[in-house]
Amino acid sequence: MIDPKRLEWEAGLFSLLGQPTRLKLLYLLREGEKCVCEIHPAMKEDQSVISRHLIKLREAGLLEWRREGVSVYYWIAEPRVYRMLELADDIIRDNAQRQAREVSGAF
Amino acid sequence: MIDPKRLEWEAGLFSLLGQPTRLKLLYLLREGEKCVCEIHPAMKEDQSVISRHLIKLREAGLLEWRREGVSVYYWIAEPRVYRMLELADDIIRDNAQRQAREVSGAF
DNA sequence: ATATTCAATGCATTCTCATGCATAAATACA
DNA sequence: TGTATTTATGCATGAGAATGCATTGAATAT
Repeated sequence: MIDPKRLEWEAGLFSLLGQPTRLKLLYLLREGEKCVCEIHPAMKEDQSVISRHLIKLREAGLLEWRREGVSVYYWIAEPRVYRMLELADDIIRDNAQRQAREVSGAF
Repeated sequence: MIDPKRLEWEAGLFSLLGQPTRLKLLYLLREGEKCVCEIHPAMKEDQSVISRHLIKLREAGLLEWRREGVSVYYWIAEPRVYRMLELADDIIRDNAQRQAREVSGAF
């Protein structure tokens, strides 16, 4: 059988991506390095919330960070996450199409 | 900005994969179509739990199903999930290596 | 019709996680 | 040293999800 630890790790990574706010952060950082002071105004959530999500992402190795004065800059450390996002989009899109076809009866 | 609905859908798919029991189900079904009566004994969770997870996966379009007598058979409807699992594994593995290197100081 | 088998659902419980407010910590500047 | 700015943390709250038990529902066979 599959190693339970592997299942846990995989699930951990997917759970990390299973959160709209974190996904939005990843999309934001796709544009390049940004400090929290830039990220925060671009989102509706509290600053503390943003901070926590960023920390989670960096602890998972998806982000890298750097302190510059009082500011903290984050950037993408693992570009392959975007391939996962694209794959997810593909699956979601095709699924929607298939369901639309089924509903219309023209399957 | 990114469409919030898209974020929700993506997060929904990732959340679905962010659960060890569901991942295990996907790995099991990689071997081919199986009925719940085969799946259930292969796992430690209650039958009701298995049933619920399978239903979630099929409602998301990842599984297909068929009833044969009293038995219900499930199989993979979206093989691209395995691409996602492999990608996740790659990321996790490389991350572990990198962290090991950092800890050992030989970065 | 009854009994049997397999899968799904109702319900209560537990647990995790996200969130926001207030506060602390870190850094720079006057 | 004190003050201002930016980011992180402590804490309480609430929402959602997973789980197990008991029961119902669906299909078949006797």
